[in-house]
Parts: sequence; structure tokens; C-alpha cells
Amino acid sequence: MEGYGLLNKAFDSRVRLGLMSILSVNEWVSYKEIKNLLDLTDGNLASHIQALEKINFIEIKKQFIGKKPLTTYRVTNIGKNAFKEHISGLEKLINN
Amino acid sequence: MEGYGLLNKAFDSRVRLGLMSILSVNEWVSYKEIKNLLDLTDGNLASHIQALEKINFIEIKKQFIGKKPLTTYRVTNIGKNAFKEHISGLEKLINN
DNA sequence: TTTTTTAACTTTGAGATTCAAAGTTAAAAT
DNA sequence: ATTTTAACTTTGAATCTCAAAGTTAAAAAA
Repeated sequence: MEGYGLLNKAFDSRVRLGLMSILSVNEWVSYKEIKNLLDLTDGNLASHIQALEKINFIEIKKQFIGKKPLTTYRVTNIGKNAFKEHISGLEKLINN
Repeated sequence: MEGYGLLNKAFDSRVRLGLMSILSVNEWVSYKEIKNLLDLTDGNLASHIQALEKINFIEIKKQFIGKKPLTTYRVTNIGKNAFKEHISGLEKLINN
């Protein structure tokens, strides 16, 4: 047993785990959808998004659909790998 | 997808996840062993233990072995269940 | 017998994190 | 002209984390 070294500090937060889970399954999810799924305030969501963006775990796309602005997000490869390793780290931690 | 509501805030911490994992597999693990396994300072370990104790996720036993004091810990049933639910909550979150 | 070591904390305080509330921006709809 | 919508940013208080230093009590060493 090697302590908790296989776990990523970035995923110490339930919100960010939720975010990554959503974005692991769906490509390009909108700000509003995420906000509704996770039931967060704007400020709270924005700051967690920022945290994941800063470490390049997710990326942003801004566009217009019809005449409305639409911001969507997806995980990067870096984020995908980090998340995978976190999960497998958890499994290792738990299963022995 | 129901947000992160199935995750337990008590397990937002890598240290406490590590602690619960250790105590999920081994009954009555000593303070020192845990400290070594997780490589923590006394203060840090003690405070996380306290946090888990306060919510009745772990319990403490103090005894003397030979002439040395020995403090050991194990998870309670409450803790065991909470941990299980957290893990299965994680799985649900990840797998759809 | 005074000193040091060991085990297991407790206290303190600085720094990091989290979150809601309120303010911002820019365009669209009324 | 005013309000609404989308998507933030800023602010500040509350909470959390962690290392360092101090504590206690007994055991071992000098």
C-alpha cells in the first residue's frame, strides 16, 4: 500500500469529480447544462471550471447558435488521462 | 445523472480516503502504522483521525502491549457503509 | 537519578479552498 | 427603453489543510 500518492489533488472536490464525469461521457457540454446537472451557482461553477482549465484538464469553445452565445467544454487528453489514473489509483487504494 | 449528491463530503480528502481504505482492509491498525503508510506528520494524521472519529466513521482502542502504549483504529459499521456508498456513488457518477 | 526517547497526541496559525452573493458584459427580446 | 439571457468575474467570509511546535506520560538509557 503506497498511501494516497496515486490520487490527484485536483479531484479532491466533489464538484470537479462531477464535472469530469460529465465531460468524460459527453463531448462539448454547455455551461448551462453543467450548471443544471450539478446544480451550482454561477460563481461556483465558473471557479471550478477555471481550476480545471488552468491545469489543462478541460478546454473551452465559444460560439453562437442562432443568435445566442454558447460556451461549451470538453476534457482534454491530459484531463482524460489524469482522470483515468485517479480512478485506477482509487481502485488500487481500495482493493488492497 | 444526478450531480455529485451520492458522494460524501467526508471523503473529499485524499488522506481520509487513504485512511478509510487502510481500515477497510485491516482491522485495528495502529497510529504509527497509519502514519508510516500514509507518510503524514503527527498533527496532520491526528486531525484527520479526529474528523473521522467525530462523525463516527472510525473508533479508537487504547491499550498497552508489553509496557508500551498502543492506539489502534478500525472503521465502524457506519463508516463502512458510508464508504461503500461513496464508492458506489463514484461508480454511478463515472459510468453514465 | 537526571536525561532522552517513544507514542500519541493538542494547539496554533498561516495559507489554500470553497462557495454564495453581487456585480459585469454584451446581445436579444419585449 | 427595459428586461432577460448567457456566461462570467469579483469579493469576502467560512471552512479546511497542514506543518511546526508544544504536551504528556511512561520507558529506556546514561
